[in-house]
Amino acid sequence: MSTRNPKLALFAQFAAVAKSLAHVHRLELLEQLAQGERSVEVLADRTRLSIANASQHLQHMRRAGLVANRREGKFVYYRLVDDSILDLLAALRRIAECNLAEVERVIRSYFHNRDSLEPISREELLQRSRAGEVTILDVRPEDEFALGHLPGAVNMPLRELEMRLAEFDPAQEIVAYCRGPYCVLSYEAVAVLRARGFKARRLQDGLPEWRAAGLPVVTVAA
Amino acid sequence: MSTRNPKLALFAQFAAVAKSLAHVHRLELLEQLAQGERSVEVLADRTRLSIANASQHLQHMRRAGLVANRREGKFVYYRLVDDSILDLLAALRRIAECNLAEVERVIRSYFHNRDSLEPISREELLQRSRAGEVTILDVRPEDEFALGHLPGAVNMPLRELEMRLAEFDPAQEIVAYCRGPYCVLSYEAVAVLRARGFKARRLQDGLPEWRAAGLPVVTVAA
DNA sequence: TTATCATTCAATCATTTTATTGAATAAGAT
DNA sequence: ATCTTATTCAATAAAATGATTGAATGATAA
Repeated sequence: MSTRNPKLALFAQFAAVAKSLAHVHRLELLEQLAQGERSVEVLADRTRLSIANASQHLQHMRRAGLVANRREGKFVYYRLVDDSILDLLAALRRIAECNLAEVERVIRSYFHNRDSLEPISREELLQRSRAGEVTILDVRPEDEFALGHLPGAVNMPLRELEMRLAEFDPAQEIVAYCRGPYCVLSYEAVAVLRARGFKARRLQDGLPEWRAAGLPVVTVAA
Repeated sequence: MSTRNPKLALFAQFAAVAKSLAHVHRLELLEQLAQGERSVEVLADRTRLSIANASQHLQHMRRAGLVANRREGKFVYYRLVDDSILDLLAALRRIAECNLAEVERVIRSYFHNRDSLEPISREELLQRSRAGEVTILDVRPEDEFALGHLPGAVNMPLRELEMRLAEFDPAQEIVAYCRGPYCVLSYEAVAVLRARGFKARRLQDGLPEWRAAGLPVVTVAA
């Protein structure tokens, strides 16, 4: 760490941060953490990693300063150190999207007919929501919803969606959101809703980005 | 690469980009490339790497989409793929600076009494330069100066600075700049100038950031 | 206290990455 | 054509990283 050359020492630190991002599992963990604080157990479960493996990756990121943790009773909770981590992830995403043909291909093939699903911006949603023009739909699992959601949002995990279509006003446009730009939940929700004749769009990005933009988030008391 | 899960495939791409940043030598190469297009030989020389090693790292970054190259005669020239790479590096820098105590320590110990060297912003420099209130000093080596510099800048590599102090107007403030935020040249130049009684400050960041901000750059015909 | 649970640590092995060397290309120069 | 120069490729050895396992730690509850 303590190289003779000061610039090299700094670059070594940058490299350490970058290295923390340079692993699929750690990126998955970060995506989960972007939703909010989580225990090791929950994170391991969500990312389908063994507890020990998840713990190691989390500690790796803690050493690099990407995440922080605190102990509460038997559980250790991890969280992003601050919102600038989201900026870093966004910059990474931009490069990957701009430069890699394969990413483009993956996006096109999986999130198909993306054009017809043009997302709505945060600003527009806020405006139209205040005017009462839209129904906001949160398609994440209940526990994630409880930890924070958009004001006025209805929570309906994807699984329940088809059975609860009657709850929607067919006259109103529905805006669905989920975890973030690479979470498929809201894409699928919009596809289902459109197939049933509803006007539906995705919110650009997801809850972490909404929160990072300084927009209001509703939290249900734990 | 082609994972079952589309999200994992995307994350794998992000990880590949991050991995390209996760090495001191590659960060050094990127710092050089941020100055402009360079041949493999020059890059290897500047970073004190063997040609073969530099070539391999450059190809690694090319695969990740960070840099591009072209052949001209005997030489292969590499360049940053676009300015968004600088954004990514800046985001990385911010995290590293905010979070890592060691970086803080290094910065404080090497770039000492930083407070008294508060940098001048690009906007302020542009304004005051137009008003003829400042002398702009480029302390990089001549060849880098020739490849592009700020309008009106005087080139005086650090080595020559002490011998050429007479060229400066003692009444005018001097603003020094170099390669970027972690290049020590301009810090040292300011220290020398201040020791001799000149009013001197650093430009915030360096030439690559100036260029990326869309501000004018003067190029001398090669 | 002991028992239990969540997490971390430590040791191991398999895999990947890096640096080095020398040979192979590609483009000029002679 | 041959020679030189700039770069890349290929093979190797050394170093780092990742996954797995089981033991160790810290906190709670009985």
